Amino acid sequence: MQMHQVRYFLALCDELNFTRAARRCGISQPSLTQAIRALERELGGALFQREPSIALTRLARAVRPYLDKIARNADHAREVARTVTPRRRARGK
Amino acid sequence: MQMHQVRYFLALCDELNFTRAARRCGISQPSLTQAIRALERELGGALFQREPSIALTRLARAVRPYLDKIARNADHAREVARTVTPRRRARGK
DNA sequence: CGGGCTTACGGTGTGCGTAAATATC
DNA sequence: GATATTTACGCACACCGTAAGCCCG
Repeated sequence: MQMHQVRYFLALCDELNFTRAARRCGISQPSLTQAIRALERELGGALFQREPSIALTRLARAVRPYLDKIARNADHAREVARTVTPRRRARGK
Repeated sequence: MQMHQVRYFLALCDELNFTRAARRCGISQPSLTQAIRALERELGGALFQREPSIALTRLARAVRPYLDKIARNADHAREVARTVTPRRRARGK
């Protein structure tokens, strides 16, 4: 599982639209397709039902909270790093 | 921030030894060094004090819990996926 | 017949390993 | 002097973009 795959997955969950999700992620639709495909392959099942219209599968709904926490914790880590980093005299808060 | 960087960081936190951590991660010491360097670069500060002996910096201690949660949530997602995956008739538990 | 997702193909960046250099005990 | 970490170099893989194909509305 890759970090960017998590981001792309969450964006797609939110948009339910490959074009928009790709734009939001700053990549092309084909790249997003490939990333999602790779993630689906790794998790052993489809994450989105494209047939009638884009919808989350049971698998997607099951793993979404975990991937969401991954993204949030990554953000938190970055923020905390900015606070703690000894760039100049890191003045507490 | 990359997923494998998180894994390597946690392994190094746990081992406090590049050689052992690298073996645990299934990579060579130089690769681990580069990965950690990249992560330090991204977070804007050193994560380990190599000088006298390997030790976690304040920054490392600050971000460790978040990266730990990232790894755990990734594992959980994989496990949940194994349970939900429609391989055969996924019978609840 | 138009919009959107997928497949095919090629370029580029980086993660990894081996080998050599440096530092520490 | 030996062990451990870092730097140098080269390779392979995968992410990404453009172009073409396919399907649905």
